[in-house]
Amino acid sequence: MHVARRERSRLPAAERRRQILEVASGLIAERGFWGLSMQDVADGCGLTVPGLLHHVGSKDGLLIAMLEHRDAEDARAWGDSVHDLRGLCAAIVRRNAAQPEIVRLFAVLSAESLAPEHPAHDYFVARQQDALDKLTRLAKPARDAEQLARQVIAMMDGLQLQWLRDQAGTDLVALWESAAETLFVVDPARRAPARIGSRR
Amino acid sequence: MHVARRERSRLPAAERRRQILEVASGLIAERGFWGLSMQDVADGCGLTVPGLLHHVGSKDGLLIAMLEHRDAEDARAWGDSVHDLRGLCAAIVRRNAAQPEIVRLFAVLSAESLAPEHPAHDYFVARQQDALDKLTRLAKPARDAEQLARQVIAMMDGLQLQWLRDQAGTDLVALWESAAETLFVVDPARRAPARIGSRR
DNA sequence: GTCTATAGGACGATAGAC
DNA sequence: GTCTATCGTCCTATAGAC
Repeated sequence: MHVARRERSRLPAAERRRQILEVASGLIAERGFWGLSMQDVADGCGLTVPGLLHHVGSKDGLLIAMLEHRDAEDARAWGDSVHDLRGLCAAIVRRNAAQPEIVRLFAVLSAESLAPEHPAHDYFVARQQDALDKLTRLAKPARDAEQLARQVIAMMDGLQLQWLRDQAGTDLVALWESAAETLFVVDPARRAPARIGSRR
Repeated sequence: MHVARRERSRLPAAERRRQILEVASGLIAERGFWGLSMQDVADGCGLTVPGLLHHVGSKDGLLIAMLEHRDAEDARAWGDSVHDLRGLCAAIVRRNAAQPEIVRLFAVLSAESLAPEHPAHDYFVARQQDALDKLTRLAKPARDAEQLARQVIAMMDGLQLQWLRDQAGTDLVALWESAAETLFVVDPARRAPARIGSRR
């Protein structure tokens, strides 16, 4: 794959670092971590490979730095603005709809890192547990809070994959709104212990 | 990564081919297509790399052959046994729960192939459209059949990812049953007018 | 902070013998 | 149907100059 080669120039370390992480994000989103080459990242930054390695130490180091960077950005993005589950989901979906590149980055890395040997494996295991804990806490008043949290996470992940693959411009927010109507339905039959009319 | 090296032996072409696809499935499930090396596949089969290439032509050829093989297996697996949406989903989930390797294979390839340059990109676009069409048809009596189909697919995909990442042995079937209770909830406000009380 | 130069492999693929 | 031998390319990483 062709990667546009930037002109070389001397940059302050912090700025260069930001540039590197940005370029790497885009490339990993396209080809995954296994498919990423340091040469392409370097070219995209107007650096040579050793120049790049000076900043991130190693290829794995680059990945870790990128994930930490994203976490920091995310944390900055929602502070603790929203305290109800449905509102938080809506906010997440709205933000994601605006940055498909990042969503794809995480979709690809998240699947790739299912392999225990993947350098981001532990990160994504922790991330999933974390998300589940947080959403379960927010879902608390509901019956089966953990199940609801799991389903909400699964639905967001699954819809995002569909959305990313759809050529035509499907609307992620609309997809989610429709799903939320189902997930958060107030159904007397589900609150009652007897489960009238349910299968099983 | 270390790949067990099999002893060399001469095999009939058809049998060798089956072996190659099996070994490749396992390796791609672990490292994705970009992370796959023909050397590892060859080692896993007790072949040299040129010996392997004699059978599959190229690395891309190997991937295509594998996807076609899986499609054939799947087609054989369900003929057209189930004709209601909920029953079909249950059957799918039950089968998937029994073969996590295959599920991971598709999870990884499906994410990797979001990139338009990926050799399986078109395959997965078509596959998604196909699944959506089929499930939408099965959901037809319901209001918003397409939305329901999308949500069902998203939920299955999402729950599978969670299940694959969970260290402890979560039960995929149980996860799905719980989600199905929500997705297929019989809600008068959302049910199609003509079909009161029926599921299908 | 970035370079040149280079080490040392792994990669996919081909040619041609058996 | 499988081999040996080899090509040319790409890879990550290091050493040391500026």
